[in-house]
Amino acid sequence: MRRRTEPPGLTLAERKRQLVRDELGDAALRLLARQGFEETTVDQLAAAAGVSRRTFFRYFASKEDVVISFVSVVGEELVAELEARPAAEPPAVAIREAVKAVTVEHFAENREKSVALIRHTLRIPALRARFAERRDLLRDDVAAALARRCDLAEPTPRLHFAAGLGLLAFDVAIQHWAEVDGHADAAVIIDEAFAEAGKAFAL
Amino acid sequence: MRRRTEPPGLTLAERKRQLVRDELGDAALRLLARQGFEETTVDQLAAAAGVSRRTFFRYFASKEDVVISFVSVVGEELVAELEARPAAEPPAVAIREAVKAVTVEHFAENREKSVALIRHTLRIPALRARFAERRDLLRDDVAAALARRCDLAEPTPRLHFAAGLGLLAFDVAIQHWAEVDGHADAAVIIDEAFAEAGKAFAL
DNA sequence: CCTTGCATGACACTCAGTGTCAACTGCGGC
DNA sequence: GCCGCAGTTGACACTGAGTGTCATGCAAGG
Repeated sequence: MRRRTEPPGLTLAERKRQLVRDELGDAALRLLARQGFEETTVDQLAAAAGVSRRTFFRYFASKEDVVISFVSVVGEELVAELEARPAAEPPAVAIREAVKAVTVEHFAENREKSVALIRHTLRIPALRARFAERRDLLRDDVAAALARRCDLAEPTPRLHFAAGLGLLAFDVAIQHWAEVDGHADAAVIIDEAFAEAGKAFAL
Repeated sequence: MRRRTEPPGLTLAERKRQLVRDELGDAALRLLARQGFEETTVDQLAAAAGVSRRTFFRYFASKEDVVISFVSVVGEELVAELEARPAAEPPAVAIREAVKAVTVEHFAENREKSVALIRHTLRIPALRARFAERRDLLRDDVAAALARRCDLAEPTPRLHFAAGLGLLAFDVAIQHWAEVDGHADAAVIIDEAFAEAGKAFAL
């Protein structure tokens, strides 16, 4: 691998790579928003960023990946946020606060773009499938993060449920937020969703 | 499982169609179990059932569909079961009992085949994605069914959470059941999962 | 007997995704 | 400077999923 010059920052090559990836992602989202997902070919996405089709696939594993990768960034930050919460906090609170933090940071601060992205994802079956898959995998990661907080090697079933519930609340909240065009306080919506979720089984 | 109640009002053509579909499904599952999902082409699936590639796609929308269609049958029955529960029952109980009923009926009675199917689905990314998508859509259906039970036109957010929680418990339970090769009482596993789920947010 | 409707197979086509190879790019060592 | 090295890229070819179209065959019903 890279054992040569590893300066505190990133290699030139690495930064270049990130630049291409960003450009590819931006161009793709712009084009997809205008043309629709299914109506746009990978050739067009590649051309929009000025690279070859083959290069596109060197940066994104699939056409869906361009859209979904934005989602998985949020997932990674959710786990990071969760690990940064004080260890004394009960799991349910930790998840809620972590979800709130990433929501405000990622969605509320990019209202228009996020709303378009969420809508697109929910409407296109292929994207919805990939999104659901990511969330599924994320549940395992979140459960694992919760287990680490409790000094456990393996997450208990209950932690799996806590993770699932948290993501469910996240999901419902985000969907609701997108439905009102993002014209609502994201933090409040998250809090309400978690409050509702807590009551759902007391029915 | 595939002995379906056939109302006497079915055309010959319709029964023939069902026959072809069953044959296609059975042959596909056999072949996929032996060769693996990604290693098997649609041509092979079609040939195994003695039809053309084109005909395969007239019965299943995609390669994933052959596997997932078995799952969606379970989903439909879950909704039906839910609607058959007494209206006085609280939502949480109704879901639990409906889930228990379909689990026992569909999985426990076809242990070996079901375990193989679940394992396959969880291991293959493409299948996992489609499965997650189906479950997502099913959540809406279950929420709608719950709403109908309460004489509501639209499901409340809380009913959405109840549906999500129920399916989450279903999911965790089935996964666990498959992990122990189906050597466990499905009804008990479901009950335990729901009990755990109820406590998850009391942490 | 004929016709109408349906299922099928054959064929062609688009497009996603992958493997391979040759050309080009800095970038450090000699 | 020159060389080699590692990484990026584009060109090309190939597999395989999924779709549109059309001609054929076949059963039912007049």
